[in-house]
Amino acid sequence: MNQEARFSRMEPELRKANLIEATLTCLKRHGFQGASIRKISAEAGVSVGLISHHYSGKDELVAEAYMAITGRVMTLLRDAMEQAAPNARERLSAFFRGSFSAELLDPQLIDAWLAFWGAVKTAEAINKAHDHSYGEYRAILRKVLMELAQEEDWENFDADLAAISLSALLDGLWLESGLNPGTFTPEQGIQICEAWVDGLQAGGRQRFCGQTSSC
Amino acid sequence: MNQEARFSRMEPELRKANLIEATLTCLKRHGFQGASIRKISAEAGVSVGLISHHYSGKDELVAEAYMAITGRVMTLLRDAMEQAAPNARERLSAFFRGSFSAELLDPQLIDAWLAFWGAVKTAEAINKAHDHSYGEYRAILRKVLMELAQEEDWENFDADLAAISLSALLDGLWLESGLNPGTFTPEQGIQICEAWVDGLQAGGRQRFCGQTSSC
DNA sequence: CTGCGGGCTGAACGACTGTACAGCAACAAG
DNA sequence: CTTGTTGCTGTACAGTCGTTCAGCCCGCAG
Repeated sequence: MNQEARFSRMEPELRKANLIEATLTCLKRHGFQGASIRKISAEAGVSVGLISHHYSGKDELVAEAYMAITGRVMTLLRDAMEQAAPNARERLSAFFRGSFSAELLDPQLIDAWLAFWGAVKTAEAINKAHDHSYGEYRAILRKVLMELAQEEDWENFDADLAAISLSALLDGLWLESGLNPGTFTPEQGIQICEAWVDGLQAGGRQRFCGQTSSC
Repeated sequence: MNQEARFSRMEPELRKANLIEATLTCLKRHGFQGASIRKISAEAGVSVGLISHHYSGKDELVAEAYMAITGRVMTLLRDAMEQAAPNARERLSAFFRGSFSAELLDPQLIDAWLAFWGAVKTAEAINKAHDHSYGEYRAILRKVLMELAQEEDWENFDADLAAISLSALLDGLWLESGLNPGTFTPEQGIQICEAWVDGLQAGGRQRFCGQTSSC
C-alpha cells in the first residue's frame, strides 16, 4: 500500500512564485471578488493554511501579485523601447506599440488590473504597491520625454507634468479598453498616443513650459 | 402606551431615491466591499428585506446608484459649458474647469467611482449602466469637438476618435487622482487638458483626419 | 370607526469569507 | 536506519454575505 505523497515540499521562494501565479489566474478569471483564499489555494493545488504560512494575510499576497504583474509589464515596455534605439520619438512609438500589443491588451489581464485598482483604497499593502509601480512607470515616460525635449531643443520643458499627462492618457485608454473592449482598436489607441506627441511637437508643449516663450 | 411608529411608509419613488443615496454614502465610505445590503439598509434606516422588495437584487441597486451619480456629473459639466457660451474653445475650457472642480475631485466621490469600475466586469447591470453613461459622456465631448472643428475649418476631422482620446485623458487623470491624490493639482489637471487642445489646434489634429492634408 | 392593500420587517438560511493552530509528514542530515 | 526540521495540511471558528418569506402594521378609503 505505497500511496502517493500527499504534497511536495518547495523552497519558499518557488512556492511563493507559484502562489502569485495562482493569484493572478484567479484575478483574471473573476476579478477581485473571485480571488479568495480558498480559490487561490485550489488553483495552486495547496491547502488553505499555506497562504497564511507564507504571507501575513491575503492583502500581502495580492500586493505581491500586483508588483509581479507591473514589473512584467514594465520590463516588456522597456525592452520594446530599447530595441528601437534611434531617437526619442521612435522610442515613444515603440512604447505605444508595446502598450497596445495583444499581450498587454489581453482582456483578462486588464480585468486583473481593474481588480487591483479597485482594491487600492481598501488595502494598505496594495496602495503602497501602486504608488511604487506608478512612480516607476512615470519615471520611464519622464526620461524619454526629457530626451525628446533635448533633441528638439525645448527649454524649460516640464517633463514631469508631460509624463503625468501621457500616463493618464495611456491609463485612460487602458481602462476603457478593459471596461468596454471594442470602443477602439489597438491601432486607434496607438494613433491617439501618436497624435498626443504630434500635438506636443507642433506647439502644445507651450503649456508645459515656464513663462519664457523659448520652449 | 402610545409608542412611536416603527417605520414610515414612502412612495416607492421616494424610497428608492433614499436607498440610492444611502448606497452612494456607503460606497464613498468603504468602496464596493463596504456597500453590503446590511450596511446600506442601516444607513438608510430600513430593514434588510426592503431592498429585495424594491430591487431584483443588490446589483440593480448599485447600477441605479451609478446611473444617478453619472447623471449628476454630466448635468454639472453640461451646465458649466452652457454658461460659457461664446465658442467651442471656451466651452472646452469650461468643461475642464468643471471636471477639476472641488465638487468632482472629492476623493470620496472618486472612491465610489473606482468601486463602480471594479464591479463593471462582475455585474451585468453595472456593465450596462457604464456603457450607457460612457456613451453619453463621449457624445458630449464629440459634439463640442465637432463645433471646434467647424469654427476652425478643419475638414475630415474624426471627432469620434478625438472624443475617445479626450475622455481617456480625463478618465486617466481622474483615476490617478483617486488612486493617489497629490500626484497633481487641479490646476495642473486643467493645464494638461488645455495642452491637449492646444496640441490639436497646433497640428496634432492631422492624425485624426483622413488622407487629405486639408485638415 | 373599520377594512384592507401593500410597504415594510426581521429572523432564518445556506454559502462563503479570512485567519488560527495543533499536528502530520516529506525530506535532508547524521 | 533514525532523527530533526519545517513546509504543509485541514478542521474549526467567528464572522459577513445576499436572498427569502411569512406575517406585521402604517395609513388611506369608505
